[in-house]
Amino acid sequence: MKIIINNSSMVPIYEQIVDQVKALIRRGELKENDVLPSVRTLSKELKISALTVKKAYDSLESEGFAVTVHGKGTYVAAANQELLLEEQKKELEADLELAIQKGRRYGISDEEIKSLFELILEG
Amino acid sequence: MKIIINNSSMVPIYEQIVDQVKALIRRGELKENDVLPSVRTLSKELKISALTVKKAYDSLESEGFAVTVHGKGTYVAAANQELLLEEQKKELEADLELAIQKGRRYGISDEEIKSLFELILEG
Amino acid sequence: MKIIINNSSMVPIYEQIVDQVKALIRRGELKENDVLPSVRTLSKELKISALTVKKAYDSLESEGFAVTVHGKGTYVAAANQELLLEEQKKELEADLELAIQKGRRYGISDEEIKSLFELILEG
Amino acid sequence: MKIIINNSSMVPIYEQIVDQVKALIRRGELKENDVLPSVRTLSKELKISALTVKKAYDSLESEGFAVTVHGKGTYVAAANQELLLEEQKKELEADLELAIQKGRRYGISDEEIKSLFELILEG
DNA sequence: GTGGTCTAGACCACT
DNA sequence: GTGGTCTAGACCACG
Repeated sequence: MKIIINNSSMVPIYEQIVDQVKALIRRGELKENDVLPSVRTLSKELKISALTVKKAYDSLESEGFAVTVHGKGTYVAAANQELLLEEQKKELEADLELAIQKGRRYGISDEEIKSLFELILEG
Repeated sequence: MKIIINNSSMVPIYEQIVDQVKALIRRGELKENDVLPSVRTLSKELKISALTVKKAYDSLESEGFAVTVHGKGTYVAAANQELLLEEQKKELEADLELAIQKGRRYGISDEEIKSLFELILEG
Repeated sequence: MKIIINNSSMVPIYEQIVDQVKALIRRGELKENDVLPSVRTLSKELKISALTVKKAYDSLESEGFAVTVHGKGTYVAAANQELLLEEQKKELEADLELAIQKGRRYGISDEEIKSLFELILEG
Repeated sequence: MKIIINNSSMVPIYEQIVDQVKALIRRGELKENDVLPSVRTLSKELKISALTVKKAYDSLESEGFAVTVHGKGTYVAAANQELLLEEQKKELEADLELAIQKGRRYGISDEEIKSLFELILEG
C-alpha cells in the first residue's frame, strides 16, 4: 500500500494516513474486505510509532471505513461511496472555511479572497 | 478596540488577537504610536487571562508590529504595511491552495469546489 | 544537561536557561539534532514551573537555535555558528554600551573610561 | 539643573536621575546644602511622572547624598567626594570586567572586544 | 510520553 | 496605573 508521509508537514501523521487510505478506497485501489497492512507492519514501513498507525485505523473505523477483527486484522468496510464523498466534501468545506476566516481576520475583503481563490483554481 | 474571540475555534486565542491587531493596523484603524489596550484591560474586556493577551502582545512585538514600554504600555510600531499585506496574502494563498489540492485529490471537480467555496463565502 | 538557576538574580529564569543552552551549543556540548530535556523533565529538575521552561524553549526556537516537534520534543537546530556568534557579539555590545553610558552619567570622561577599560583588558 | 533623560534606554529613568545627580555632586556643580529642584518642578521639566522623580530622590536620600525636609525641599547632603568617585569607578570597573569576561567566554578575542568597545565609545 | 494553550492569581519593577 | 515574571494546575492534540 502506497502511503507517503511528510514529516515536515503541518498535517498530523495519523491524518495523512487516514486521508490517503480514504483516497485509495475512493479510487477503487482498496475494495471491500481487503486487508489493511497490520499496525506493526505499516509502522515499520513508514518508520513511525505503531500508536500513530493505530490511531489512524481507529479513526477510519469510527468513521465506518474499516472494521477491525480481533486477532485477524483490519479490513476495508462495505464501500459506502456516497458516505465517503459526503465526508470528503465536509472536510474540504472545513478547510475552505478556515481559510476564509483567516482572510477576514486579516482584513482582506471577500471580493479579494474570491479573486485570489479563482486565480489559484485556474492557475 | 474591536477584537472578537472565537473560543470554539482551533486557532489559539492569542493568535486570533495577533491576526486582528495586524488587520487593524493594515486597515489604518490603528496607527503608529497609538496605544494598544493595557494587558489587564483587554483581558477583562475579552474575559480571558491576562497572560494570553500578554502572549499576543509579545508576538506582535517580536514581529515588529508593536513596541512595549515598561510601566507605560504597548504602542503600535511603524509598520511596513505593504510587506504585511503581501505576507498575509501569501499565507491565505497557501491555505486556499492546500484546500483546492485536497479537493482535487478527492476527485471533486473544480466546479464543485468553486460552488462550495462561494456557498461558504456567502453563508 | 547542566543548567544552573540563580533565583536571586535580576535576570529572569527563562533567560538564564536560554543563555546557558546557547553557551552549551556554542561550546559543542549540544550538537545538531540533540534532544533537549522535555519541558516537564527540566522543570522538575530545576524545580521551576513548566511554563518557564516552555518560555525559554520558545525563545530559543524563535531565534533559530531549536526546533520543536509536537509530541516528540525539542531539538537543537542546525548549528548556525555564524548566527550564534553575531548574536553573542550583539549581547557583548549591549553590555559595553550600558557600561559606557553609566560611566558618562557618572561624569567620568571618555578618556578615563577608555583607560580603565584597557587596564582591565590587559590586567 | 541639567538632567538628560533617555526614554529608549534600558536604564530606568529614576536611575538615570540618581546617577546624574551624583555626577553633579562629584563635579561640584551641586554643593552641600544646595536645594534640589522640587519633585513637581523637575517632573514637569523632564516631562516625566512626579512619582519617578520622588523615587530618585528617595534613592539619593537612602544612599546619604540628599536630605529631605518636610515642607521645605530636598537638600544636598555633606558628601565625601573622593569616596564617591572611588565607588563610582569601582562600579564602572565591575561592569566593564563582567562584559569582558562574557566576551572571552564567548570566544571573542581581546582585539575584537577592544575594537568593539572603541566603536561604541566613538559612535 | 511529548508539546500547546489557557487560567487565576501572585509578586515585582517602572511610571 | 502599567508591564514582567512566575506558579500550579488544567485540558487538549500528537506520537
